[in-house]
Amino acid sequence: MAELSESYGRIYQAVRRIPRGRVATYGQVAAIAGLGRHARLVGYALNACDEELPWHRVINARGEISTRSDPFYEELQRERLEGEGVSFDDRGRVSLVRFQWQTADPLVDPDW
DNA sequence: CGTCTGACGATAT
DNA sequence: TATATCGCCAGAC
Repeated sequence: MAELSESYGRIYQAVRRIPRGRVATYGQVAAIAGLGRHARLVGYALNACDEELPWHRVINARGEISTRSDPFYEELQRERLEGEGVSFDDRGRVSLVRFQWQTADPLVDPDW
């Protein structure tokens, strides 16, 4: 990727920190990237990221894989997560309690 | 420079 | 639980 904005760079950095087998929400990534509540911006950034980034570990606040224009990537994301041991329930949702990446920031993880 | 369009999320109803 | 509204940013036209 060429020269992206500073914000995008911070977002990509945060995403790279998500451990294998864990997930993070868009809002969580935004917070870690120091962008406050710009969860939406994270989605836009990931839409323009490259394959090196573990973008599949980012899901929405409800534990679901966000819908996008190309359904192919929704499947790919789920397959990758399951491949890392992340399980989905009947409704296609991940248990954030079990799989959400626990950071040291109390602002980011209400529980635990 | 104005508009539109997205991988979101909190809040209100 | 479902729908609506609003805030917020970048890139394409």
